[in-house]
Amino acid sequence: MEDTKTIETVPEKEQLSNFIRNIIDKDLASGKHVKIITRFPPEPNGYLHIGHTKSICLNFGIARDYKGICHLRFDDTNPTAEDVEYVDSIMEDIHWLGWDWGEKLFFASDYYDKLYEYAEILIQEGKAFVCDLSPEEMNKMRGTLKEPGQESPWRNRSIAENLDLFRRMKAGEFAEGSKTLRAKIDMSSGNINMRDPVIYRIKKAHHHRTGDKWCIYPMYDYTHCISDALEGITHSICTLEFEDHRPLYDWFLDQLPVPCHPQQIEFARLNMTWTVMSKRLLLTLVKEGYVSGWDDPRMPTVAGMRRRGFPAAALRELSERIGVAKASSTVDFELLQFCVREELNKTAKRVMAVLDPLPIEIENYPEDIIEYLPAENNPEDPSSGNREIPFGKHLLVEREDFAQSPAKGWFRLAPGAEVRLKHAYYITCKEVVLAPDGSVEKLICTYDPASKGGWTNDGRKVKGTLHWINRDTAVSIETRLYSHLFTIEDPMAAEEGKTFLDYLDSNSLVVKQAWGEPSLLEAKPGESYQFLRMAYFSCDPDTQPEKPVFNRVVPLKDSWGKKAKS
RNA sequence: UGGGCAGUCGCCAAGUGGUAAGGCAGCAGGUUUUGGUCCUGCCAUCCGGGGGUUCAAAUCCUCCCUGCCCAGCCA
Repeated sequence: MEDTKTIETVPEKEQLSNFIRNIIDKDLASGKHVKIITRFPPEPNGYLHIGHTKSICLNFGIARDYKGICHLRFDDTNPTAEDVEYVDSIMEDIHWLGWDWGEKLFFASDYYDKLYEYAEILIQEGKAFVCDLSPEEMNKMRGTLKEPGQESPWRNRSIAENLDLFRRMKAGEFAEGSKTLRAKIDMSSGNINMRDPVIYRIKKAHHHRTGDKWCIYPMYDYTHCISDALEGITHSICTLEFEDHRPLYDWFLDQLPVPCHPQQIEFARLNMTWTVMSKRLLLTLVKEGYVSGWDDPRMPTVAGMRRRGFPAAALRELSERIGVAKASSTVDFELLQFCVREELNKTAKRVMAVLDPLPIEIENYPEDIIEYLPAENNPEDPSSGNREIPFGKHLLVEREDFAQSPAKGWFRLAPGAEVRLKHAYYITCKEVVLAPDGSVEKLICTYDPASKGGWTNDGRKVKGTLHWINRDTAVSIETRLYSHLFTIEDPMAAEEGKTFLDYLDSNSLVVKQAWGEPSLLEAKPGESYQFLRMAYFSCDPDTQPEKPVFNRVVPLKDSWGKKAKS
């Protein structure tokens, strides 16, 4: 990774105001801070999903806009859930999204020694104790949401005994679950997090970075605030469910001789219609084979969306458009689609492909001639240039572009109707050839030689413009048609006896053979196309050049089709 | 009377005492060799509800209602 790739790779944009930026503006104005340092702190226990992009763009975006720094820190304090596969994928995904942490890559596990020292300080000051309660006993004594808890019988051990016991915990003398180190706070607090929380537990597990050096591991609440302080984070931005943890975050930092005291700020996490965002449920999909992997194009993971063809710029754009606030909300999936279309409209090459072919014979066109007609690659981008597409006597058009008895307002092909073939000629349907079963087998048409390029000067009004493919030069391609991610509206509100798996869209993936113009053989993996009048497609990263595979990214907006459906 | 947080258009969201931004969706037109794009217009007399303070409130006070989060030796 060349280090010229900095967070400046993401262009600056005018930022909408939000309450976090307001706080930072005040801190800068008051002189509380001169340089803003944020951090994105994932636990490496799964792949990043669309929900994480909000946090990533928020933290890295703030660093960019305030000329600050955003650290990447892996919150790897639970070795039993974590894996290097995940740290690698997370780094790759963040880079793909266009952000870079430069030299500022950290792991909570880098702080294990320091964290341990601080724990001994807590013990020495009588603010932490070794507790022999079993998990069940501790749970019982914690009290309930409405009733206070009871103090552990081990709460008043001497400092010397606590220190001795804690050192022996570290040395591996005790079994998992037999002892914990707990902060001595307040068992009657209304905030359950303050009821003598566990700060170290015994886990005789191999850690993906520290190996077998440790058999005691610090808990999140204890680790996170200290890690932030050690790194000089100014604003520790996290999601709403940690609001209750803020008093504990502040408590640890107040007790310990840490270099600074970052401010924790909470915001509402991203929820999206049609989308499962729970790591646990996504892991189930992968583990039980409902999808091909974390990067299956139906997955709401960053890797899945990349594979499907969503541009990184679109995900960034979404993150900006949804805003940042404290009210829990669910963003409409339509907004993501809009961001994708908006980006692809500017960048995707226009190309012709027919997904469900209906043969056409141009009766007045010579059998043995193929002519090449110029076509623009993208009308939104003149610099994208032109290409030439072959035209001949035998063509294929989209079956749904022909209607034997057209409805009112139909201006595509119908018996006797004249339409324009994009970039080519006007044609008129002269005859409909039916198969024995009554279905349409092919159409016999005539073309108007004077309309070459799709235009005449005689003022003729031809409103319908169809995409088409020359039969004999058609390239066979494969398309994967995906529906909206893959779930029903609210998989979490499943009925009694059903799991979210019962709500998966079983038609979420349809693979179809299709025919395209020859230029599609030159498609590069990851490159996006607009298959004219159909949808945006992206050349799959795993595709073979001889047989390109295209993932449908999002459908084009089609108001006529919508009306027709309803 | 456990604790914490939140309620502004169908979905997001700005607004921090001076008379309701913007986007998505939707609707109506126009342009168009994609029923795409683009352009124009419409879309909250009202800010969860009731009281109150004020010349003036979505913004302040007060009571009420609704929703979300918390009882892992997960993060």
